[in-house]
Amino acid sequence: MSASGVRARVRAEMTEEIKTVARRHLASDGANLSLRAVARDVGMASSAVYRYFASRDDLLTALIIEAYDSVGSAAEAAMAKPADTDADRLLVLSHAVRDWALADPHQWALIYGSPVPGYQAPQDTIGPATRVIFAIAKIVQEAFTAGRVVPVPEPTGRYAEELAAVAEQFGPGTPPRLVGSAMSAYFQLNGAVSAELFGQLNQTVEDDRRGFFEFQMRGAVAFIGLT
Amino acid sequence: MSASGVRARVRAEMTEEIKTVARRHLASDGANLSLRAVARDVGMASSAVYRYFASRDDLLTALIIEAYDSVGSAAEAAMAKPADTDADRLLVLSHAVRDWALADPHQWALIYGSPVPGYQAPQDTIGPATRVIFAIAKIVQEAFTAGRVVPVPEPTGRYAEELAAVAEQFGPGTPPRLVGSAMSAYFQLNGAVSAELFGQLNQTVEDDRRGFFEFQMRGAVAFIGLT
DNA sequence: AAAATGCAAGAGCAGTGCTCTCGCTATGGC
DNA sequence: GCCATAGCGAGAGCACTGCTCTTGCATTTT
Repeated sequence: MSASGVRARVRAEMTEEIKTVARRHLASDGANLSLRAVARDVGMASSAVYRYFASRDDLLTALIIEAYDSVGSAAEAAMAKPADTDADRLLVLSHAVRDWALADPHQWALIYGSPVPGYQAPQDTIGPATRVIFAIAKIVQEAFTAGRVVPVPEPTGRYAEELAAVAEQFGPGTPPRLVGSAMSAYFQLNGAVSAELFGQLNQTVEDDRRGFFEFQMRGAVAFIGLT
Repeated sequence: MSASGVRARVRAEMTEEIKTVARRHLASDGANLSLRAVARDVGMASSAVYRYFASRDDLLTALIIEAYDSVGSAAEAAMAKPADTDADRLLVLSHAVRDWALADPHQWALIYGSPVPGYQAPQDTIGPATRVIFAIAKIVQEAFTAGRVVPVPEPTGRYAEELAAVAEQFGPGTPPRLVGSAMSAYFQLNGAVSAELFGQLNQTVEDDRRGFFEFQMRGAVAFIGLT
């Protein structure tokens, strides 16, 4: 009865509870969380979990997708805020991403850290994975179409053609260097956050890491011609 | 007899063989290599390995130190090569680091990827860990003392003081922004390599990743004022 | 020569991912 | 309303993991 079915609903709830508990374990144990331990916390046999997730990797994949979506919406929300300049808008986005990462380092490590050996990201993850860089690209594109981008060295060589192909996804006529700029900013953002989170800053910059991060990102923003 | 002792020598050889086999396993299984499997390959009981390494983490630490030293000497060798300009010298170093990473991605992941949960880097690792950034800093410093560095925005704020403290390690009178510049270049280098290795470039730049890497690093080099 | 030390092997413990089988219960067709 | 079906939970079990402890042996030191 009940066309959608009671069964389907409790299944959805159960799936959600497992993910919630798993996320909690992720925060303490990192990517090598134990499926059995999660099952214990949920209060069921470990074998029962396999009714909801085909494997531990499947469970991790679900968490990865959620993490991508989470940081993606954080970035999009920051981008949507009013800002005086394009540079400010990108800086606000950068801080939003950094704040998200600091709030849950293991989730950051899960999606931007070294991939789990043997784990191959399934197709479902590539959509959510692109949200942050799309947000950055949108900022750059809007600045460009409004004629507010300072000229910047044009990419040349074979990779420039590959960038051109990607640029088509943003609408025809998008200049390749725009994609290159967005990717530069994106990778510098990721590099700065990862360096901070993975301990590369230890015993150098300890107190004012936020300030140092902003210094770095200001450089990145200037490099791609945003003012 | 034999003051140093035969025992000590075979022990050193055994230690080396375990590390060699472990490095081979690292290349295929990544950071979650199995100590038992390594022991099997070496041809001894797993319990015997504990005579040489107190724990699996200890074995990993040994591999981490070796990896840091390996990439460090690669960077230093590249820096020592004759180059027309400071920018070229830093670019050559960058390519050397990238080539090293591409040759053995798991070793890169081991030292620059997400830290193994629960693993705390012991004191022995921080020395070798700094070799690459020291090489970069040396390039920047030499260019600076020779007066070949284009003026660059001076860091301000609390983190600038922390940079100043680090700068003292490079000799008195070293300007803080020099350290900031070296770190910027270093993190951008790491970010670019990690992005490429950890799959962030998938389905965008596929063929000419080397060219794209150079494009990014040229930006980084220009940003810190090297010509 | 005797005592002390270093080493390797084996058994064993607690934990892991995952599979399979067994009952039970809610669901959908008649 | 009845009944076959399909989904679900639990338990046992397999092969594996890191690590510890004990036992026997070889080597080194006294």
